[in-house]
Amino acid sequence: MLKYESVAQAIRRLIYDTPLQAGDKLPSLATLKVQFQVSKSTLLKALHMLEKEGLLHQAHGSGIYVRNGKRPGYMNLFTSNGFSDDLNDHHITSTVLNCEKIRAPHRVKTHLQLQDEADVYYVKRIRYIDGAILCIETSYFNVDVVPFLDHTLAEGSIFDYIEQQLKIKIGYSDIYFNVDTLDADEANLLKQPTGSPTLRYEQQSYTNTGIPFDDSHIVFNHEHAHFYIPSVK
Amino acid sequence: MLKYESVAQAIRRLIYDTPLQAGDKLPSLATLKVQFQVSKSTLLKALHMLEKEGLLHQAHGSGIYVRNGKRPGYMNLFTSNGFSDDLNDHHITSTVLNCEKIRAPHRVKTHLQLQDEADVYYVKRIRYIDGAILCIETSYFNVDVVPFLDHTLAEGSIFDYIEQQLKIKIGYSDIYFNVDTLDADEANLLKQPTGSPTLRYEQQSYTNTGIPFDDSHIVFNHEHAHFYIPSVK
DNA sequence: TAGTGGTCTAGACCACAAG
DNA sequence: TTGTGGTCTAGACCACTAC
Repeated sequence: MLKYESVAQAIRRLIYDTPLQAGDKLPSLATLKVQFQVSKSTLLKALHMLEKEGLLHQAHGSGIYVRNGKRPGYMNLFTSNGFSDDLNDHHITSTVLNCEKIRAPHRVKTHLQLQDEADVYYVKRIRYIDGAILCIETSYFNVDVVPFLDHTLAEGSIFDYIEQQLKIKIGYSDIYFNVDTLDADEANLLKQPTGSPTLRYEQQSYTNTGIPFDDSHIVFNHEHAHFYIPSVK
Repeated sequence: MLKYESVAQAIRRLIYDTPLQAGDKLPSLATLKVQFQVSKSTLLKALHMLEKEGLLHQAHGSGIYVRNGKRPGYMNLFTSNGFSDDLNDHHITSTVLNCEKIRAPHRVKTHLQLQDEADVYYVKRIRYIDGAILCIETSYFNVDVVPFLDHTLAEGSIFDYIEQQLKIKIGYSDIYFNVDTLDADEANLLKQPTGSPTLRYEQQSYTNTGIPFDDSHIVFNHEHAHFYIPSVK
């Protein structure tokens, strides 16, 4: 674990264990620097991480303050990558509908930058949040990066498997989303009326060397598609 | 202008003017360091800014690579704060329906942390993207931070006015959004059928000293609510 | 004016990717 | 092994807030 990560974790604990409320002031940089025995840059890197998470705010000339937490029931779009939420305030489970190796469809070939006649893993799942239907997820994985995947693995977190078992380093993602209505098949799976509003969410993920390895399309049950984004100017 | 900002701008120009395509490699850190005559930390800060914008990716041990731009027609949720898009690839205009000082409604008092009987500026606008109806925006501003606002100012960018004229430094925002359907009034204003799907977007903005000054609620025409988020692991 | 966070530097050393 | 980006340091100096 890197030094700035452990410092960040220590500050998280400081906030949660004290506990500090929104608006409360943290010790100054100079104090924290002595307390954690690190350089100013390392401390600032840790604080900026926490700032991006929405946990605190550094006010130039004034101090470091605890920020409002998100409202309950909303998912932090950044810390909940693949829905493994930061504070584990939700329980995510999956039912795997499909998991097979197929010839890549045209659109997937484009998104994953594949040659003609390339194979991909195709996974379709229904995901539940605290037992309620959250979304339908359709994913395609580049077999050059993810050489093996099966029904059992797909029941858990595929991203955890890719990172921890396959030792693939995830670099970055392109996320696109828009609002639409459910078609009959989607409505049936989500147990919603056809034509219900929905959030369509697309994500292409790349390894840290820039190879696209995942093309996913998620259709949300709008009752549970509540998102929070902590934005820093 | 800070050094790391001007370096970031110079690298943007380098990419757009050369022009460099997705996947193209930039010069190494050592080269850029000499080229711009800055320290490694300053250079890294500039590169991390560009990484957050989705313009490039730094691959540890390999190099710095240009990233795919977003698809046309999508708004970058981060660089398009208040819809003043980075590349000005869209033209945003507004029709002001209301702009008046009123007693703060209960919910607004909570969000803006106001005392009883506090006044706020209430602004309701229809916003257009390239002439097409984009959204209905309802905003409330803390009069302690924004002491004056009128119809003419509300026709332009209120955030630009707050930052540039009032010299208020914006610190951070809490953003919440979910999917829903339009009620009759909203549908009428957006010229959509009642019950059409929509994105409801809420934003509370704070000054850099932590004072909440804006509580906004935006209802999007779903035909134009297409968003892009460049995500960095 | 005192105290706070922000910028910037030069340089040592570490971790990773690619040949 | 070479070259790349990432971490970490100590310290000078700047910019802002609050008294």
